[in-house]
Amino acid sequence: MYKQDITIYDVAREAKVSMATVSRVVNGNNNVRKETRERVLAVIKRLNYQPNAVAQGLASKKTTTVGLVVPELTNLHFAELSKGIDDIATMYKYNIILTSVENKMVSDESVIQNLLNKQVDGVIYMADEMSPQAREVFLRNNTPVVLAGTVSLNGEFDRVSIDYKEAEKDAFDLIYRDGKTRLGLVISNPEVAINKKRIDAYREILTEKEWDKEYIYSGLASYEDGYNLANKLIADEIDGVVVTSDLVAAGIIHGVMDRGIKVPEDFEVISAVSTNISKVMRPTLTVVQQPLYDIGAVAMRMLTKLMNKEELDEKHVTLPYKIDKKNSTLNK
Amino acid sequence: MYKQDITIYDVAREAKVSMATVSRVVNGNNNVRKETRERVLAVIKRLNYQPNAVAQGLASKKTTTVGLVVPELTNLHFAELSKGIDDIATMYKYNIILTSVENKMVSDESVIQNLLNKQVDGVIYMADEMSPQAREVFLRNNTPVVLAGTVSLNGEFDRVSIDYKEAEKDAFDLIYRDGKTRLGLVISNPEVAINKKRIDAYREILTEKEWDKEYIYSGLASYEDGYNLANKLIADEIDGVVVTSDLVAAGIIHGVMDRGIKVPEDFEVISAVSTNISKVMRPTLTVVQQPLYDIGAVAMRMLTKLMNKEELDEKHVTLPYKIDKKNSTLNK
DNA sequence: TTTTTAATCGCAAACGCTTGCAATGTCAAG
DNA sequence: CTTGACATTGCAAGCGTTTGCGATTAAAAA
Repeated sequence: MYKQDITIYDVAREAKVSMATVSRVVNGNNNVRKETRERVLAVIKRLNYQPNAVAQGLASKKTTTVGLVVPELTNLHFAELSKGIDDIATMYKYNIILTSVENKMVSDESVIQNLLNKQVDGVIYMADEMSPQAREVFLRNNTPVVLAGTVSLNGEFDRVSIDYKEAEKDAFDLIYRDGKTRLGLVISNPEVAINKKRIDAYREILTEKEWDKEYIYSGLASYEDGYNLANKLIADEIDGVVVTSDLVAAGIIHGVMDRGIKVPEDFEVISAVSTNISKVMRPTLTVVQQPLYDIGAVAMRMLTKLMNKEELDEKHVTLPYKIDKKNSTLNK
Repeated sequence: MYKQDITIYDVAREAKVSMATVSRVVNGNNNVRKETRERVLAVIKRLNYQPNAVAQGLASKKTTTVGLVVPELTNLHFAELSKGIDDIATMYKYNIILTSVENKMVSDESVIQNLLNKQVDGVIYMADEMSPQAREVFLRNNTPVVLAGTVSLNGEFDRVSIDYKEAEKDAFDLIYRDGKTRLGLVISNPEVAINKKRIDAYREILTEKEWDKEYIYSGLASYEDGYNLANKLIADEIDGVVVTSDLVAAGIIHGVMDRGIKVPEDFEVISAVSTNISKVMRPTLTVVQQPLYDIGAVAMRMLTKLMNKEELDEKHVTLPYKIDKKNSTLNK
């Protein structure tokens, strides 16, 4: 960052007006005579003046930047969400400051505090769950926050998502209707709100069917994790699982197949999360199809309203999902 | 962004020192007596003072933010690169402003100008190629720029990448040694520098083998594109291709297989770019394995040096790649 | 013409911090 | 008790904008 060559002051001098007037034309304020505006614009163009957004931010207390909090970069799921966010952000002229909270060297709290110190106008939060300290930081700063594609247990933040519990139940139901009778739930971290909802769904299914023993496998995150889980699933005589990650699902499918089990005939798999992996792998993977792009876009749109101090029609937006039946389940 | 409650001024008053001293302790400047520092720190903690990064940026002319220019968010390739960048950026306390140039509504030039107006201290550029206008903007601002995982034709920017031409030749060579004799090149945009290098590599191979007719398929970007290309490849009697996208490669493989051709026995495929798709699909895909994380990390490290006005050991860093042989080619 | 009203414009004080420089304090050496 | 050297501090001028308010000007009304 170098000393700026052309400032608003130079433009003012050349156009023979005050800085105030230049500022007004830069910001599209109407209280400027047409001829003056044109004169100023001509000078701006001639000098190639570019406003310093940092100074604007300090003076106006608006930075036109929003923070994006992501759990992990290397997951297409978040990339899809981000695209929806980015498109709307661009439309409304906001820049995005990207921050990941996957690095356990740094607490989410300090990451978020750092983000707020940059004076972002708002935050889109996509990580699974925030620590109480992080929550505290948000509340203290009363910066607008919207959760995108995630939920908090008490529902205190505005959000847009699908109904994760219903989706999970639908997925189990599909496998059940295919005749499978020993269903398992495969998740990553059982402590986060979104997975708690999935566990709820699973248990409700168990109750409905009057099954007594539950098979919840947690802590699974990678393809290899899934592949290695196959043994245990076979030992437990599971014949159908709903998985929270398509990578893990792929691992499971290949794992059980490599051990001679037929998918989907003898073992069905549905992933509750979908990236393009699901259609590239063979057999193709039945997934809960979330409208990721839309979730991101709607969340960002909500955030623009909040930043603009407009009222929200609804604080929680639930978008429809659908189950995209592919070849890891029977009935198409 | 709301009116700040606690400013450096409040801290100064409470600690009975000047703003200058508070600023010094906040910034770790050594010229402060130990007791004074502790007193100030105590007040900072008590009041929970958080420095306003925008004001710091204006006063110091450093924002500790870097811009990231990405062609498309929804591509794991860039996500991997970004992770390397993010980790190093976090280490050096830089924030990342993410900007994609995929949206054709806005010129890359204006996107980049906007980024520079935010006074980023530097930029990591990952898109294929920038317009002359965008280049002009960078040069005019003399902001440090590092290309990560991409190249420019004239080599005027600092960069870190692999040797794309060599990698492409190696890939073709591998297929050739497997006995395939009619090789094709499948790329997206033939106009961008990185693909021009690949075309060069392909033509050198043709010359070496004294083949006369070239088979270059361009404009392919999606799985479906690849799938649909299969017909033409079969008609052209191609028996081996190197593809610039693993998604397209997956499409091609499934396309030719669905038309009864055996992979890799009668048709081999190598992708010059690799994401986790390559190991999840079946048959698994032979790929040029770029050290994406490292490319990102090294690029970011270079950028920190540039932003610090340190000399660079080398302006172009070329990292090693390897060809990861999987089941879309014969000899393992 | 004079008065009223509204459209334009400039003044100058913020915004919250950094930093060069001068002032002060401290302590050991002379 | 001076003096000098060096470690600490404070002063105040920026950094490049925005914006409330009052001043000026032009247009409309009387």
